[in-house]
Amino acid sequence: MEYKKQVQRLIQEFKTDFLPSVSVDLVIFGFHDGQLKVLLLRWKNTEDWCLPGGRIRHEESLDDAAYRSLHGRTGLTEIFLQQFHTFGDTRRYVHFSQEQTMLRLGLAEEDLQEFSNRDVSVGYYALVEFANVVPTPDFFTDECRWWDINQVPPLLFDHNDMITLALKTLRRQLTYQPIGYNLLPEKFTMPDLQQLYETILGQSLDRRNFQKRMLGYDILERLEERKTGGAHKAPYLYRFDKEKYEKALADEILFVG
Amino acid sequence: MEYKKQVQRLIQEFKTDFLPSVSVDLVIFGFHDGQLKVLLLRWKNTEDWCLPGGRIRHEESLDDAAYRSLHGRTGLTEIFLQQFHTFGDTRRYVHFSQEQTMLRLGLAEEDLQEFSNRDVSVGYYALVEFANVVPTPDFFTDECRWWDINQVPPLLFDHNDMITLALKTLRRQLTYQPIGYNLLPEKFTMPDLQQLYETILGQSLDRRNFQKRMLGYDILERLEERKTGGAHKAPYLYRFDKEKYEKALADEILFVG
DNA sequence: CCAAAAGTGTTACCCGTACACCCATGC
DNA sequence: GCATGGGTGTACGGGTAACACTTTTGG
Repeated sequence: MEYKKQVQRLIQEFKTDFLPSVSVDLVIFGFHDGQLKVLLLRWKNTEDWCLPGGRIRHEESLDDAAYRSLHGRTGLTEIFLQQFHTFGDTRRYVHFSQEQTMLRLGLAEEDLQEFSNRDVSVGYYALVEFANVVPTPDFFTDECRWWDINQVPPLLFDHNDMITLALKTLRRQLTYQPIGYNLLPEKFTMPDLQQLYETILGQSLDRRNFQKRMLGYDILERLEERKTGGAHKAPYLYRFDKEKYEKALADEILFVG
Repeated sequence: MEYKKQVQRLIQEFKTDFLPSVSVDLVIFGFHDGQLKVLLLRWKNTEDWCLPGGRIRHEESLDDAAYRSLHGRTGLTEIFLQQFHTFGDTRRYVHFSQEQTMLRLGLAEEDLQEFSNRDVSVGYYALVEFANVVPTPDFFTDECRWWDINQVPPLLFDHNDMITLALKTLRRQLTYQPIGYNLLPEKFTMPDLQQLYETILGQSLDRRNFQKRMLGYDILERLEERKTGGAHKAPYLYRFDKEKYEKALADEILFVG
């Protein structure tokens, strides 16, 4: 019954330390094996998956709350994180009224009210370096792992819609901002970068034109060869020029996909 | 003391009927006299201006709440209204702690707490037809009127930032969506439309190229001449083809500024 | 008749797209 | 040596940007 006690403590904490009615949900994108991935959580004692999220402390900014949640689930600190939409449809919670899910979490009947209140949720999406993430479940979840973007199961609430919109936003952002800094390892090859773009956009691009465009943006720094592993000709390694990259982000110019 | 009683009733209503911690703020754009305008409110017995806003009923969606507030301040029903950002900085409220402003509103000391609680606010921007708006103050405000976008005074909270970001979003939207349906009268001339674009973008455009581009989008319907008023040659009148306009909005293609 | 505004068409240049050849590496 | 993948350059075409002349109307 130690567990039940902890649940009670948490619920109490929700009431005292956090803003009511508002929450944060995260769509965390990673890139691995030529596939775009999303980080999902599985609720305790259920087969129900959902997005990571969190609540906002009274003295904490919205962005800080999102960062805190992101850090909790991934262990990462420096990451690209951006708000993309706030969800406030009342029907968001129809799915949630399946009380069985809640009961399996170990909530008492009287706690259900507290949990099934209708929230407005601010959606953030994050781009993270796949290899650096240590997926970590939170108190109410058993499992935290990557899912292929094309194989996401039906999620709780409106979380499937959130992923769809986050992806749409990401694609649009690709057309006026550079992307890759937080999705690729420090050093990467031009084909790596191209594969990332192709995966996000869902279409293939011309190898030569892609390279020309990327180099034209003047945000890449070419290093030496990479030798190991690869069969065939060894491609160059590149690194983002952080300063120029940030400048391009701020300028928001050109960058047509 | 009828007033004080009403204040009490409203505060009670806030606690029971509305979501705590969340509010909605509106940046309402109008276009008049070659200038972009914003609708602002002046608080009772003060010289403090701010954006119109509102709160969300328990059973009401976020969008509906925004529409309800918009309707209350303008009398309009069919309008372009879009969420652009959610503001959750804790420092939003530094300005607000000037209790004098609150006291002038007729709030008792013990109500201050209720009002100066920190909120997360969802920002919406609206495009409305200037001539159709009937600016209407609400209970806590004495005055509601249009301000030139370039002459907005220092506002309460972070409302100046909100306007800046709303304008930025509007400008970007201009590059991938048609605009004008809710900002111009039913019938308008090509120079009218161009002036609108130039005002929003803050730069002048080539007359001929502009016309070619607009006609190329295939969302305009040309009518007959306009005779009255104008010295010089009479320009054609146009009207938006609602159906095609909506389609272009949905498609989100091209439209480079 | 003149000034100011609007309607219309042509040209030029740039950029994005399409495309081909050479080089390096592993089997 | 051959298949696979990567590095590089060129030529064409479409669309945007620059630009000029004619027409109308009021004073």
